[in-house]
Amino acid sequence: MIRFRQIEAFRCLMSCGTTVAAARRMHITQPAISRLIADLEDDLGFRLFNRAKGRLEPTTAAIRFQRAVEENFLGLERLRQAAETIRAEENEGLAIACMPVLSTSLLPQILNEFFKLRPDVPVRIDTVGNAEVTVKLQDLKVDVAISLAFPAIAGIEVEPLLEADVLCALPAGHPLAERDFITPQDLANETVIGWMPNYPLSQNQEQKYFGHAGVYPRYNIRTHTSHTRYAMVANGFGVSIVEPFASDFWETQGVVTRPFLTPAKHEYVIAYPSSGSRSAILQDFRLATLRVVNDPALVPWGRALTQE
Amino acid sequence: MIRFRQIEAFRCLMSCGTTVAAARRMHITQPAISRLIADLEDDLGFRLFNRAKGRLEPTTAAIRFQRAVEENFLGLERLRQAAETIRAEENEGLAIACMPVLSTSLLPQILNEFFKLRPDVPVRIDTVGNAEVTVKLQDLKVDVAISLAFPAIAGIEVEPLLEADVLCALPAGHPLAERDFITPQDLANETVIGWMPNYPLSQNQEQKYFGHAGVYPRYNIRTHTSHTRYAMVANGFGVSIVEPFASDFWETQGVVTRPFLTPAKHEYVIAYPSSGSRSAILQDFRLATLRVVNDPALVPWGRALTQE
DNA sequence: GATGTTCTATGTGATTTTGTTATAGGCTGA
DNA sequence: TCAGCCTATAACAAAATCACATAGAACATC
Repeated sequence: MIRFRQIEAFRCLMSCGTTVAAARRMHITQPAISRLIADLEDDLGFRLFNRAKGRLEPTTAAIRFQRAVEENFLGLERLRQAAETIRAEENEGLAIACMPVLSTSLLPQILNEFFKLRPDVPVRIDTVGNAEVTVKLQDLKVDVAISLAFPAIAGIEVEPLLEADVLCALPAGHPLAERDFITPQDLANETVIGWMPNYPLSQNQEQKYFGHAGVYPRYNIRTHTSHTRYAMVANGFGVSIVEPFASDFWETQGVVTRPFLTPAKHEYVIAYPSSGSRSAILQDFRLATLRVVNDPALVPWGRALTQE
Repeated sequence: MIRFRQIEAFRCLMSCGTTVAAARRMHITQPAISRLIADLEDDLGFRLFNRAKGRLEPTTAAIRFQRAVEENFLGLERLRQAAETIRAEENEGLAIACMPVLSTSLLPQILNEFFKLRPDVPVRIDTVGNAEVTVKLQDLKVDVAISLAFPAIAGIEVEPLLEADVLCALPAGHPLAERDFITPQDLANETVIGWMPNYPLSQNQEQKYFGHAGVYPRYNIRTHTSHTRYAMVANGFGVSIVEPFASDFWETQGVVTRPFLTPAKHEYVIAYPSSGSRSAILQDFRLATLRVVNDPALVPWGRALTQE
């Protein structure tokens, strides 16, 4: 029966050339190599090396066999390294991926609820952009994510959470701030803080908000993070379309928000890696999230899409 | 130190689900699996399975680790199979790849010479088309090949052997058989046995023989094997352009050959896999080949391109 | 609630693998 | 001829691997 140790010795011998060198590299003695190779030849049923002039010379069979080996093995060393990263990243408790806006607004409320159920569970929060959220989930680097909805992706399970109002953010004192609501036409001559074009996993936002109305405002700054967009408005660079999560906070910084009339939706979801069964901790986190989302006192500007 | 056996057990356990099933598949007992996994967890430094309700449930770390494993290993079983084919194909002696025409003409002469040097070496002849010759060499399935010249290919070493006359093959009794030589223009109104279009490693033969003269004969049958072309001519399906190796043989079958005036060449080579040093047997085969090629009595219709 | 089934974990001892040291012999170049 | 390479084998030690025996936990069924 062919054994792994023989393959290791063979690989090493083929690349080193001599048993002595191979032994040195594998940190064992030369006779060990010698016998492993002899055993391998017995098991394979053909010669791997011609013993010529006291040296080992690979046969053509050895070269062909080596190809098969290299196609099938990359060695334990790589696995050791992979284990290293996994161990380094592993932690007790719950790892949550979350978009920047939510991590300063919705997430604290959820955690508040969560800690009532699990006071002692340590939590890690990975604040990343919308596109990276799915990567974190697929790579199993987080246990759960709260995020803007994204297209279906293999390996990720999604549960709708809530639909949030679409708001127009204006600098305090802006003429439009007098209105009760804003329409796309109102912004036809305004400078708008825009979105990154061709951003993965999200459609063209500008198209989404203004395309249907035939309005094409002027864009000066483009960004995909909601907080940045609020900040640009606060500094008077223009107006923008935002979600409502951070509106309270930015109101104190001189940003006024008004409902924006558009068929576009802001839908948010809770997502899990579909592998691995859900732990009890994770169930509790989900519970906490649903409670927050369904509590009108906590989330007055959204409609929950799911019940406890 | 992480060991291969642990990885095998881990792979099996992940796909089987229980230690009992994994043990059955690996033809060992359940405690052996149990211990291998426990050891692996120790070595890795993190848990791979949660012991819940008397069952093993993979952790997310296990799933991540499994990905690393599957990327790096495909198992010893595949190697065993690869060894199987290598052993089956392996033989003592010399393996030669050769095109069909040569295997009935030039090769017997070479072997005649070769056996004077090595009477006891068993020889295998792999008669394959021009395109397959290079594959056989690259896969180390043969030690040497005699073939029509082909473009340079990595892993193959080529040595020019000889340049053969280009002949026109005619059915006996054909009007053109009266001539001493044939020109492309002579064939303008003839039906010609043609070549496979777009055949790998060889240019368009029809273009090569007739293109420069602006002659476009009619083609009815197309084939890449010289013998087949001779046979079609012998049966009166048309005329063709051939190499001279088999002309003597087909003369007895009613095929007349005449020199064909064209700048095109028929160049033949001897080729070896560039890996692996050349054995003494192979050196003798090369010697025999050169002797044949350089002997005007044996090869009257070609010019040798190399000396002993 | 007793019972049988199915699963995992551990202790013990036999077997196999893997490794070391010691030793011998071949080739090569100074 | 001799030192410096190399490979191969024998004898023994250490470690890995395995089977067997056994025990405990979960769960379904009667």
